[in-house]
Amino acid sequence: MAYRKTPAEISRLEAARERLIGCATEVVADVGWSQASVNAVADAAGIAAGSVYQHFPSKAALAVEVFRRAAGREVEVLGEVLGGAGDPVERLSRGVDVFARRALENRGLAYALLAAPAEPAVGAERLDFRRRYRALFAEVVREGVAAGQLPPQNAEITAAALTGAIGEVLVDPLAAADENATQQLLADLTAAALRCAGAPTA
Amino acid sequence: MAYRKTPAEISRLEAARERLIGCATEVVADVGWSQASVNAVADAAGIAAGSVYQHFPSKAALAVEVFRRAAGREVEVLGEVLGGAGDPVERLSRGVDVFARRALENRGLAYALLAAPAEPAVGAERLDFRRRYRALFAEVVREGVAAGQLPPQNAEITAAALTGAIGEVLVDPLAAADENATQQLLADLTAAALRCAGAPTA
DNA sequence: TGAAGCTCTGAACCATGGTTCACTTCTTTC
DNA sequence: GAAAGAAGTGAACCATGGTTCAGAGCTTCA
Repeated sequence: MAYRKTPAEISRLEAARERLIGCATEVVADVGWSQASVNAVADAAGIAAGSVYQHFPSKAALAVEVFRRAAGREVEVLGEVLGGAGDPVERLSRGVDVFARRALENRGLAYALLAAPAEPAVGAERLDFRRRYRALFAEVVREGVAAGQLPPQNAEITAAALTGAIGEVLVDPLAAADENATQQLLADLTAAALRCAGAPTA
Repeated sequence: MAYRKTPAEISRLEAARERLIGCATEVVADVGWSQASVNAVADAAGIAAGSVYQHFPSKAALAVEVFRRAAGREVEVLGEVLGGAGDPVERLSRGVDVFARRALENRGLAYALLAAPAEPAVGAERLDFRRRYRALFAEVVREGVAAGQLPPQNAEITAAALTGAIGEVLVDPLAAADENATQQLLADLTAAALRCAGAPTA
């Protein structure tokens, strides 16, 4: 044996893989899944198309990884806010705000995660993550009901309405560009969400 | 001139075109846009693939026509209910019920219209129709606010939440198969919708 | 430095599925 | 019935874009 991967070499490969995922994420956020060809992604990462296949067995596998990383971050952040400090209604309010704010800050990515046309493998992953978003919202709604802050209700449906509303706001260039309009939009959205869960209006 | 289309021939062609659209709609409802190849659709209609191009210049044009017909029917029905008799809150309640009920009755088609992966031309059409659904809901919410039945709110966002909630319920096999569960689901969904718009709970 | 084995390249390859077209079949008119 | 012309056929064509692979260039180790 005249060659063995040295630790440095291993971490270099690992870094290349991470870089590829990062660049692919940017491309997807920019132009959507359908336009993110292997060549486009490889170009963005500064490698040849063939080299992609050293890190992933197929384009679909790369796409799924990109999706999981990005969606995983959102689930994590949302989970921390919804499961954090404060009473259930406060947490719900902050959760909606954080979810929507992050989405508006990176619309391209949010659109890719929530709604953009994608290959079946990504579609399946998306269903799974939407279920997770819903489960997180549903849990805090249930806590609110248990604490007597919210009226009895089907928490799953309320949760669906919340993700649905946020999704709709993003799909379409509904939110204006300037800061004031964005603030207003977030306030209106949060108000609708609280009403939807049955929280007394402020 | 030894040949001229006779009226009977013209209506036969028209009928063939309608039949093609109908069969294509069924195929799409059954297997989704991505699996609805020209061959599959032509087979379903009992004609050759090439014959499709006598009625439509491209597959995309056929797909758009299929979408418009089906989505147009839904918009029309929803519009009639929301713009019909009764006070705004009653109409909103019935509108949500009708929209969701029709969707649950033909899930495949509803999924195709609201969420299934589709080619860009259909995606653009979908955005347009989602805007129409929202506009219809928003109008009745505005009327409710004007009538003092609903609190002041951003009607567009409430409308987005309504379509979003219904969409979420459909995307996922959330609704159970039996009749009782469906009734309960519709009741819960309507309740969430009314809360979302700020109507006093029953 | 040389041998061995790996990474990287990018042009060729190939699968998929929409589209075309030479040909057949049917309809109309004389 | 025959000519003219449209509708209908389906196999061949072609564009797109994911995947492969033979060779070039590196890295490791003796």
